[in-house]
Amino acid sequence: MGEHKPKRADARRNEKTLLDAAAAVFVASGVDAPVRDIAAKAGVGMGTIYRHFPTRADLIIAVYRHQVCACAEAGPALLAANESPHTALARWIDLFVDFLVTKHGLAGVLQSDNAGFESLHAYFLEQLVPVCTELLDAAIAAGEIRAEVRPLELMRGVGNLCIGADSDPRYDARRLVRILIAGLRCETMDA
Amino acid sequence: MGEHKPKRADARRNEKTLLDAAAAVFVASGVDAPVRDIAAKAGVGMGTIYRHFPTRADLIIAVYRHQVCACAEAGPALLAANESPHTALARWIDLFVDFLVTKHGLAGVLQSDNAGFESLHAYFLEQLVPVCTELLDAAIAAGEIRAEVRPLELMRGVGNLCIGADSDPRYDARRLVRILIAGLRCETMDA
DNA sequence: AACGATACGGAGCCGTGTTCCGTTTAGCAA
DNA sequence: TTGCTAAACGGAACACGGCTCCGTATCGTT
Repeated sequence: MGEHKPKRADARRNEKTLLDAAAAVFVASGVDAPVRDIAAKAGVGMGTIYRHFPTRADLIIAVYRHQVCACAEAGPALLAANESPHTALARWIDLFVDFLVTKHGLAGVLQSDNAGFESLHAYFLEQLVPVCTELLDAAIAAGEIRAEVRPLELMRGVGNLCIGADSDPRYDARRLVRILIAGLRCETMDA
Repeated sequence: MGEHKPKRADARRNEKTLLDAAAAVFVASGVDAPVRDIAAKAGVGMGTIYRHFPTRADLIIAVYRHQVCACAEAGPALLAANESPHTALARWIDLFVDFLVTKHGLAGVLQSDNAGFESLHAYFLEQLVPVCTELLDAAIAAGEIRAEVRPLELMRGVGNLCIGADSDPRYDARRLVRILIAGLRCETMDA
């Protein structure tokens, strides 16, 4: 799992600079901000940004790697700290939703069909689906929820519900996600 | 509610031609297809398409107007035909979901934040939210669901869940929507 | 037939993603 | 220190899609 650091010092410095600039621009203008803006903010040329991060997805991944990782690690912790696996699942999903809705436009770019972002989609999924699976399985084993949904589907569904959650105060993604999770419980559903 | 038909015969003919071409291209390449492609398919110039449909949203609305209208009209019918308002709601949502997932990329473009498509978003909402409100209110009155969600939110949530439902066989939007609707029922939810 | 109003076509502009290559520079060795 | 080379840089240039603008063609009327 070595970090493939570039050899030259200036390259390493630029990578850090770019990461910081990207983070700042993402906050200010959303993850869809023009690549040129990020390069400008970092004070580097177009070539440099593409050399370090061949696709926008790579850049986004690099910027949010730590937070995604933290979210993944919170899963087992929540499972251990809560009586009910269903509650743990709900809390974990809350974490994920909070992460998404506070990153302007990130949820919208997570869609797999969005050309050029397959790797971003894939990264999120491979980081979080295993955790989700664990929580889901625990809740199923505890008899709290129906075994109907697959983890992948749940993650995508939650991600989708978060799209546009910023930029429209009338749309409360958290509430809908809560309802979706509630819908997983055993008693419900008939027709 | 008169149809503002253009005066000249060729203009009227072109409008029809464009509508047909757009419908064909939307099926073949999705609603995101380049405007040039649609113009080419119709055998007209760029100017013509923009004169008739100033924004892409206008074109999409025109193409799907009838189906959206049919969906809106199905609401009251379902309410009359079903014992349980909750069932009627579920069936109506099914109709809406079927519509969305069969239109390559349409759901993705419905997001309000998507620049230039506010009017499309607004059109769908103004057509369907009243119907949704009626169904929701009936189900609430029947004591079948919690009054927690607003119609607008439900519509947007369902729309969001449909994003990317085509283009990925592992993601079944219908199932998630069913679960979301199940989550509306009274018994569920606690923490 | 002639003429004005209406509509048409598509070249061209702009903004953005992405590539390519001439120039600069870090790091090392003499 | 100086010189050299590979690594890294910068930004001009290209691709592509949305959208506009205006000279030209067409309709319909007199």
